[in-house]
Amino acid sequence: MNSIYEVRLFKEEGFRRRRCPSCGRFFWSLDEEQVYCGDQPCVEYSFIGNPVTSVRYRLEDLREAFLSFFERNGHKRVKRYPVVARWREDVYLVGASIYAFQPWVTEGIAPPPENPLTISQPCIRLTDLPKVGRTGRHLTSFEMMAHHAFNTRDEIVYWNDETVDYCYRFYRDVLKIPVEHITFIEDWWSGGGNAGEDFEVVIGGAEVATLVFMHYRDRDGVLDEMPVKVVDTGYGLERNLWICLGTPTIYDAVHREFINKIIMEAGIPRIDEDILVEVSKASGRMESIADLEYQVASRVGLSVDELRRIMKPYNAIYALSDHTYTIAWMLCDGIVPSNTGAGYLARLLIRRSLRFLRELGLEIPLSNLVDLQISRIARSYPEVMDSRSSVLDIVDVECERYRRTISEAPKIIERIVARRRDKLTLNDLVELYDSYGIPPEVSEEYLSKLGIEVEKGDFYALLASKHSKPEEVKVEEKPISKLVKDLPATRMLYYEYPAMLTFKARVLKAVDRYVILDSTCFYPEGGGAISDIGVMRWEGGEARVVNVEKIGDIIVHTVEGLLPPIGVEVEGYIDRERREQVRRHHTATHILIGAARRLLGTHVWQMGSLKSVDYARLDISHYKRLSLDELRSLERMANEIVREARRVNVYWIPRDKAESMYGFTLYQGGVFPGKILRVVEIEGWDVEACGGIHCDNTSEVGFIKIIGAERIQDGVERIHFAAGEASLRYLWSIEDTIRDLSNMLSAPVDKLVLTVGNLLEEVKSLRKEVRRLRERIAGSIAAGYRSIELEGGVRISIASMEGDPETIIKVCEKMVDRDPSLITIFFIPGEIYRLVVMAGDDAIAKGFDAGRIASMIAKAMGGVGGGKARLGQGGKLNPTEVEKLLSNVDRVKYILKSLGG
RNA sequence: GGGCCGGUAGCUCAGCCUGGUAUGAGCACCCGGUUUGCACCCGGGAGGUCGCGGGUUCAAAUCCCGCCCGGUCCA
Repeated sequence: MNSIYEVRLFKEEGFRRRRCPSCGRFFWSLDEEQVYCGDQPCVEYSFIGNPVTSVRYRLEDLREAFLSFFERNGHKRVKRYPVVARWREDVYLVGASIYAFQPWVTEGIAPPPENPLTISQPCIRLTDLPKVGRTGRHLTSFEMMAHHAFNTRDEIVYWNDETVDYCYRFYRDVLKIPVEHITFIEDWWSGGGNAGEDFEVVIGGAEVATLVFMHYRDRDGVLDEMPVKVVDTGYGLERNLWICLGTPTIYDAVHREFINKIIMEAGIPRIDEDILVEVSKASGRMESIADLEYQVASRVGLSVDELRRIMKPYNAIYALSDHTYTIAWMLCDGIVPSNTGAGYLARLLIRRSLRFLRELGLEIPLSNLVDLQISRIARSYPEVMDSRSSVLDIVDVECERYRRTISEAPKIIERIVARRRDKLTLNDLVELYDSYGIPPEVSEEYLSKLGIEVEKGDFYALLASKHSKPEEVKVEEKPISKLVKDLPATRMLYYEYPAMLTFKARVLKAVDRYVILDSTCFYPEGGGAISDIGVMRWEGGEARVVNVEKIGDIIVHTVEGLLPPIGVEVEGYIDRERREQVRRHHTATHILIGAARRLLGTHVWQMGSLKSVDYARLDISHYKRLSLDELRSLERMANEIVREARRVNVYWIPRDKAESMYGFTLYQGGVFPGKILRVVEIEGWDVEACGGIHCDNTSEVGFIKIIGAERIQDGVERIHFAAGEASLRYLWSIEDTIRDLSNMLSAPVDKLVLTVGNLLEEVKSLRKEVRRLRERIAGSIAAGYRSIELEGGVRISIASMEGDPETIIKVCEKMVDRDPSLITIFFIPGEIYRLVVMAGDDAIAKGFDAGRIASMIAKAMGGVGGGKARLGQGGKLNPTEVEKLLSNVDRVKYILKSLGG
């Protein structure tokens, strides 16, 4: 057997392979006595209070020790990537160092930035959120230190032997860990569509590293070999620090200063460390929090309730130390809180943190705590200071928003209580949370004040069951992508010769409406810009190019008209005006982003954009609505840049150089693949990795007119604008509207507002006048009608009456108010012959019901009707039937008698 | 991206389920009374495109569909 697991090191050093009697996995170690694999849950943590090494690092030093060790061993250090995975559709946050290289590098599409490389990548995982702060070991954010090697067919860097070797030497030589404490467990790793063998490296009962040999694509369990074989390692920085320090919990190791500060502020009594130790030890082996509490309580000799009471403030402090750290990372890397997407995750953490603060009875603004964490992060990553002030503002805005939501709580709870009377169901509690954002603790607290009972039960289980949903439908692959199989990359003339508008090329493939050439100057749709259009001509034929798209490296033209024969030479003509407009809009977009980041803050990121011919739009992340003033300031700044005629430079430079020069704001429009970036720089204003076609100089953009802004989702503002010719046309259309208005009102433009104001006033007073007249008319009509005495002390008044139902109802009202024993029956001729019946109070008291009368009469007249006791209405009556009835009032008497008293 | 809740007078809301005059309620506002004055209190008054657009119906604030705006939960 020659498996990946049998590495050189094991043979050389004399490692022995055994099988863990608990979990059944095979493991390698030098410790002759070792029985179990050494991982949880098979064994307990042994390093707590008993660190495996005498080396005492700070977080920053441990990271540096790791990175420099790998640098000394032939790796290039790569800067961290943002925690927001802007370059991926499938995830919001970076959860592992390898995320930075998926999918392009791992799929062999783009080369890695360095090879082999070492990195310490901040990662965020919210999967264990409820456990954070309570188990002693769960975090929402951590740094994954790693060394990666990408092996292709052409270049083998290193594989399993070297990987295990490096790991072993790092722990032995750098962290000075006795070699018999290091265990390698054979395991299988699968995730994110890839899979492979791996070693879990275990020291002191804790998993400190994972060494994955990723070489399969995993499609629903079917494995095929990948083009690139990746060494994917992960060493949790915090976890490794913890085993070096041996503190009771991981939070004590990572956030000691923060925790001490909170304990002082809140005046929390010091806890017996043994309890914390037991919690951490047991947490590795317990699945549920309830089991954990039970286990720990019995070990330290407390009841579960007592344990909970003692632990509660500590749980809150630990969770706060973790959450504020993650919030700082998320916001500094440009996440804006929102009701959707990654922004929601930030909001979730902020709201949880506020609840913990409340629980601790602390009055400190959350932004102060986040500020502490930003300073902490800035020790290693000074770039976060750039966004500090806007991040703190965002946190304050978010807290204020939550405060408002919570202050609504009593009102909303009372409304629900009114429906339910004395007892609220669990469902009501879920509704309060789900629809109004009021957490169950807040509801319960308020309800107990009102003395109202709440049904007991598992709140979170019910909540979860409400949100389980059917599987998503997968999007099918475009048929067009089959076309490009086995074709060479298209030569992109528009990059080589930016000014070129006509070109010659050879047809490689022509199927259906699609044409693929060996080279093209047609710019494909992408980066929010619409594609070029134009014409293709060849010997004996011509076609219109209506769309152009890029599939991988190949550019596909969609044509209308004839299809060129394969192999023929075609001449392409690009629609100049369209190209010019899109180009202006593209450069204008960059100008505006630069303006927005300066005016609003560095949390502003491009969230999407569209550059069309007649208009363009730019979506930016921002936590407040844009005011008119702000839009005008943006407009002014943008047009200043246009007037300054700044140069727009386009060049290709290596990724690492670009990143170190300009930072990650390069990736406004998503991460640009490849080792060499195409960078578009507006001198002194904005630099972005961008594949688009731009003006050479900002003056070419022409006038930039902001048309308006809308909130497309919480935290994202969409700015509509136009540049060049399009802005002129936009202004014309506004002018036209104003002129039309002016003509309609025959008022000069400068008097329009006044005129319309007057008109509205007039409408209002006319409306009032109509109402008054209606009253008057109703009054005088009412006075003129006679009534007929009926048996049983009621009278009726019956007639046909022209008018609108509303006036006639008024008439009826006057009449029955004057004579409460009256019933009025009026027929209204018209397109739909209507009927209004009203009964006075005495008539109602005697058992007459206007609704039933209306219904009966309407039915007798071939129509329909109904209503309530006082007022009945109907319609669709037959006019000749009504005539007959009016001339034979005895019939009405008869009908009424059948209904009356 | 999906689920849920809401949009009615200047403000807070009732009415919607079960279609039939918005005599809508309270606060605020205006006038008058009461009072040394203020608050309270009493009487009167003004104030509404029922978010927008379709549909169903004799009839829509109310039912149905679509959209807009706000809130909220989940991925």
